[in-house]
Amino acid sequence: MIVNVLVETTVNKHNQMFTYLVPNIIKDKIKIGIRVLVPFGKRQLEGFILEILTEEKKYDYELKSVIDVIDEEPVLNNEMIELGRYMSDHYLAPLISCYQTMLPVGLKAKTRVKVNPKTENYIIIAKSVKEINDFINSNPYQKQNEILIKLLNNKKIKKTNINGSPLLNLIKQGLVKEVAKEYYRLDENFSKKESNIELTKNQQNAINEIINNKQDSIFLIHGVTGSGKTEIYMNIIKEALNENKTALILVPEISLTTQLINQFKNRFGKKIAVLHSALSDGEKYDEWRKIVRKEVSIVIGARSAIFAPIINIGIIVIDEEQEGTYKQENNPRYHTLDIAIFRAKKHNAKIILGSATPSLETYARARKGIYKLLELKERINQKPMPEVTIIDMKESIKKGNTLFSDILIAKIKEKLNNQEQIMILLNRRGYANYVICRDCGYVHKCQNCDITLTYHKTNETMRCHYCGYADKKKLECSKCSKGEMKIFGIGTQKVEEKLKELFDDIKIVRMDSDTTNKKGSHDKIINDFNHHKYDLLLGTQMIAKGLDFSKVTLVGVINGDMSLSIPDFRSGENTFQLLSQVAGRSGRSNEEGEVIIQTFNPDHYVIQTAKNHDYIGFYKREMIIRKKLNYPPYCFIALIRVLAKDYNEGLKESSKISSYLRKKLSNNQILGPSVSSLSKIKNTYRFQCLIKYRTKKELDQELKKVISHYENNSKVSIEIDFNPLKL
DNA sequence: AGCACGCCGACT
DNA sequence: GTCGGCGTGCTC
Repeated sequence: MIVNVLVETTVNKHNQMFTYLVPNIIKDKIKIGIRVLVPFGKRQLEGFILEILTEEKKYDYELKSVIDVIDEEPVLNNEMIELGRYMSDHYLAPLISCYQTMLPVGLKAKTRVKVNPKTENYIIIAKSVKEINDFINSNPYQKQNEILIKLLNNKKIKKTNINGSPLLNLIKQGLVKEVAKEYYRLDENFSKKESNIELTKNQQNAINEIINNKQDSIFLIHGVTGSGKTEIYMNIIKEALNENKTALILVPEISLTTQLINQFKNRFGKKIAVLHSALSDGEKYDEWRKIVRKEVSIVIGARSAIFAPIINIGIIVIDEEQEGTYKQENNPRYHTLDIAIFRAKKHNAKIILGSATPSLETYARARKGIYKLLELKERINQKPMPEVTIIDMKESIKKGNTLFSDILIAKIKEKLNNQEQIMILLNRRGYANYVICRDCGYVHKCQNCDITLTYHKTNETMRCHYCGYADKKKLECSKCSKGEMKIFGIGTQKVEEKLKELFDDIKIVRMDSDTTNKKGSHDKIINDFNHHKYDLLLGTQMIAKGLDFSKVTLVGVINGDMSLSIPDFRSGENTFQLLSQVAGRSGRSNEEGEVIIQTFNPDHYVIQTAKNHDYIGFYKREMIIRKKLNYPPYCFIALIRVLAKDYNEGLKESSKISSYLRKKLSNNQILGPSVSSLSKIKNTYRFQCLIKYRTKKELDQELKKVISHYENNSKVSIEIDFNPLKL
């Protein structure tokens, strides 16, 4: 018997498999999709068996033999094997990286990591009930008999609960035996409660539409915050379970969605497995085994949970569909929705996307009828959306207040006096420096791309990260020609300092990547703030999402337009989403909430539509720009990144690639090469080319050629990203 | 990743 | 001649 094995090396060319002989002793254990240990050069590696060849073939090299079989049952089922091939092909990623991404750590092909089931030893009876009873009747040892009687009543008892020497004697006599029984690391007991929640008419309509619609397979629920989307998901899932189907629920970041998980656990009891990055390797392994063993019918998890080997899927939910966490940023650079579509086709399942602020791509598709659009325009409790006030910081700066406007300061004071809580968002996305006019708020943009120019300190230039356009840094504003151009960048630390200066006894807690890098610190901050140990929560965009604090009645946004200036065509969209989300944090219970957004661009359509909670208005304005400049959703984008230790080498090769593609793909627009926005990481220079395309076929062909051309190049390596979220 | 191979300069 | 330095390519 001969097998083809995909080994764990990342450097194998063209997804090459290696062929091995199977020794007779392990022949019976060989199955497609199991892992085996094989010799590879001087090393031993793990790999997946993807092909079993029954007929003998001639090879012009001598075959080595499989050393050992690792799994009894396949870790990759047929659907996963097929999905991996699709991903490798679709994302131009190594096949092995696709399979490794799909599996939890304990089941990846990796010789170094071992994860095992947790077991506990139990004692059970080893003879018939009659034999045991006969023994008890004639046995003088009281302690032994007690154990046996207990076992007759309980079937199995934990070994640690039984006394030593009488037990050993019973084992010796063959009356009882010790067995190891697997248990799950996560095995919370959730009692199922029937819901008595009354659905609104809007909710009921959406549920009926999705359940009864036999034509569409993808639905978008566009519902304002508080419109009760979770309740809709749960009702549809209940329906699927009634038909003996299963459900897969994807959430953006599990740490922020504990609430949702608890809601599901309370509704559906123990039928749920949870998969996310905060679990230990062992916990993930156990949750995976629950799924494989068909012990659960609902899986909730972050991005990679889309690969859960659950069968007979009826519903796939992607909550907060617009979130960037659904896209993986390293190989394979997949989007969860693509995988969901692949799996939904296989299982004949429906996909539900949910969002208050859908991505433009998704909303455009829904309006075109590719997805079925369901709108929920009202909150379930009929409460109004919070009042949003826009503050023009150009005026404030003239009065000398650079960080806080008078109104924000007054409002903070008011809330402190009322014992209410405050959240301050410092919108500090991205690290790129840009140049802004202190007088009129004008920011220099590229004449070709309408993208903010990024300031490069090294040579005092402003550069476009899309097309490579460069200009000398201007000292005076080219719009109002009187203002002084200033390089911008403030941090949370500075804001904290200033707040403490302004308010004497204020208790502030800061939440940003600096204060949350320790495990559990994130939850601690949230908990402490919830218990009013602090008056004010100050943070970056991580405080904007999903949090629910009932005592917060004021949300302030410093530099509401800062992320508008990020050199990315999605900066408007991201800013709108962020402002909409953070506005939703204010006034979540009885007290009415207020939102204050400080900005240099009070009239900007992103700020204005966010103020009015007007998604459609934003969508229409943004689509005009996307169309004019030919950005998604009017085209697709592929990004080719060139990495090189040597600057000139990288520049030379990226120029070669872009001129080659320009020649071969004359129907597509090729931009660049330009320096990536993170131009040098770990002493490696980064360049990039962008391709705007409508069809992928001929593009894939050419990109495959480019990839194989650089496969053996030790000076330059390339990365390809389809539909990148960050440019 | 790790190891063999091979091409080139420096040296007893 | 021959030792060893490291760039290159291969591992069924």
